[in-house]
Amino acid sequence: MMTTGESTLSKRGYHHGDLRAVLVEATRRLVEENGPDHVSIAAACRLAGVSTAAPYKHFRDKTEMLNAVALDGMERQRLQMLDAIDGIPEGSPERVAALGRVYVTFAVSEPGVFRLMFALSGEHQDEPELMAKGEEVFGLVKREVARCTGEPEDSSPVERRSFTLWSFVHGLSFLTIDGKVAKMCGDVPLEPLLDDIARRVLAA
Amino acid sequence: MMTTGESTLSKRGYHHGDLRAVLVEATRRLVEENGPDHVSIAAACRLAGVSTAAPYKHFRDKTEMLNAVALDGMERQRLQMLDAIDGIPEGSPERVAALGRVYVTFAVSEPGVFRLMFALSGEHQDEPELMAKGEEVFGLVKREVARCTGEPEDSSPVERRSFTLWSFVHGLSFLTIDGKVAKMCGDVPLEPLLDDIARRVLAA
DNA sequence: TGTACATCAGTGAACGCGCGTTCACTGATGTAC
DNA sequence: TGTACATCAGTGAACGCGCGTTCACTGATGTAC
Repeated sequence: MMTTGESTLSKRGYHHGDLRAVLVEATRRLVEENGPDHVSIAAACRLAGVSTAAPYKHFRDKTEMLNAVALDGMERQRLQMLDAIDGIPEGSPERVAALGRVYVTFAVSEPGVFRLMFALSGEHQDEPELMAKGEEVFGLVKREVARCTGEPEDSSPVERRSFTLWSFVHGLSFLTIDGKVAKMCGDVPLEPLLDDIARRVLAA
Repeated sequence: MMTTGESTLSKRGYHHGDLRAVLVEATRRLVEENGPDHVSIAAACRLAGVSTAAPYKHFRDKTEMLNAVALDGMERQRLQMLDAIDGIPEGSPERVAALGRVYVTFAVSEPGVFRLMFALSGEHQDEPELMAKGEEVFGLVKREVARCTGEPEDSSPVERRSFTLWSFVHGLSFLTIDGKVAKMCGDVPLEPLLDDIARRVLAA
C-alpha cells in the first residue's frame, strides 16, 4: 500500500482492507432482512466478523452507521434513475415515467433500505448530507418535468407537478411493499399505471 | 357494578374500571411521542400506573397491544371520513377530495399512529382484523369514485382510479410527516393539490 | 539494507440498562345460600 | 340480612437477554534513519 509516491489520499485500512465498507454492506443486509428498526451493531459485527467495538473506529454511533446505509441507497437510486432515462429523448413523458418506474422498482427490490431512507425524520436527526442527496434526486424529477411541459425548471407549476408525481410513486411504493396492493386491488400492472398518471399530471 | 339483573355481557373490570382501554390510550400516546418502534410495554405501564405484568391479563403480547392501537386509529380515521363527506352531495368530486383531505389530515395530526397503521406488514403479522378494517376504509373510496364516474363500483377502472388516488394521498401523507414537503417544495397548499389531483384522476 | 519507532485499526472483556415475559401471590369484587 | 366462597384483575419481584458503548490493550503496518 502507498508504495507509489502518491499523496495520503485514500486511507485504505491495512488490517481489514476496508472495514467501513464491509460494515455498511453488513448493515445494509440486516436492514433488508430485519427491517431498519431491528438492526443492531452487534449483529452487523457478527456478520462482518469483527468485534463489537470495531465500528467505533469508523462511525460515531449507530445512527451514523445507518445513515451511511441510507445515503448509499439514495445514491444507488439516483444512479439507477440516470441509467433509466439514458437514451430516451429529452422532453418526452417517457423519461418522467421511467424515473417513477425506478422509484417503485427500487422500493420493491430493497424495501428495507427504502424504508430506512424515509424513516430518517424521527429516528435519525436531519443529516444535511442526506437532505442534500434527496434534493439531488428530486431535482432530476423537476428537470424532466420542466422539459416535458416547457415551463421554467424552478417555477411553481413544475414544483407542483413534480411533487404530485413524487407523492404518487412514493405512496405506490409503500403500499406495494406493505402488501396492500396485491391484497386489495388484485394486480394492477405497474407500467400502464405510471404512464397514465404521468400523462394526467403533465397535461395542461 | 352489575347491580341490575342484566346478563354478564360487559366484563367491566372492578379494580381499574377498564384497564384495557387505559393501556391502549397510554400506548397510543407513546406511539405518538416516540414513534411506533420506540414503545415499550414497561413505559405504557408506567403511564397507566400499573405493574408491568398487568397488560398480560388483556393482551397476549406486545404485538397485540400495538395492533389494538392501530385498529383504533383506523376506526377513528374511518369515522372522520364518514363525517367529512356528510352533507356533500353524492356523486360530486368534492366527496372524493374530502376523503383525501381526511387521510392527510389524520396522518399529520397523528403521525405516530399513522405510521403504525402501515408498519404492520413486517413488524406485526397480518392480523385479519386489521386487514378487514383497511378494506373497509378503501371501500369508502371506491364507492365515492364509482358514484363520480358512474362506473360500476367493483369494476377495474374504479379500482384503478381509487388506487391511484390512494397512492397519491398516502405518499403525500408520508412525505409531509417526514418533513420532505416543507424543505423541498416550499408550501404547496393542500386543498388545491387535492382538488387538482382528484379532478385529473376522475377525468375520462 | 536493516532496525527502532510511531501509528492506529481492530480486540475482547466488561459495564449498566431497559426490555418482554413469567410466576406465585393478593385482595377487591360479585355470588350463593 | 349476613357470611363463606370463588373469581380473576392487578401485584411485585425476578429471570435471562441482547443491546450500545467504553476501555486499556495489541499487534500489523508504514516510516525514519
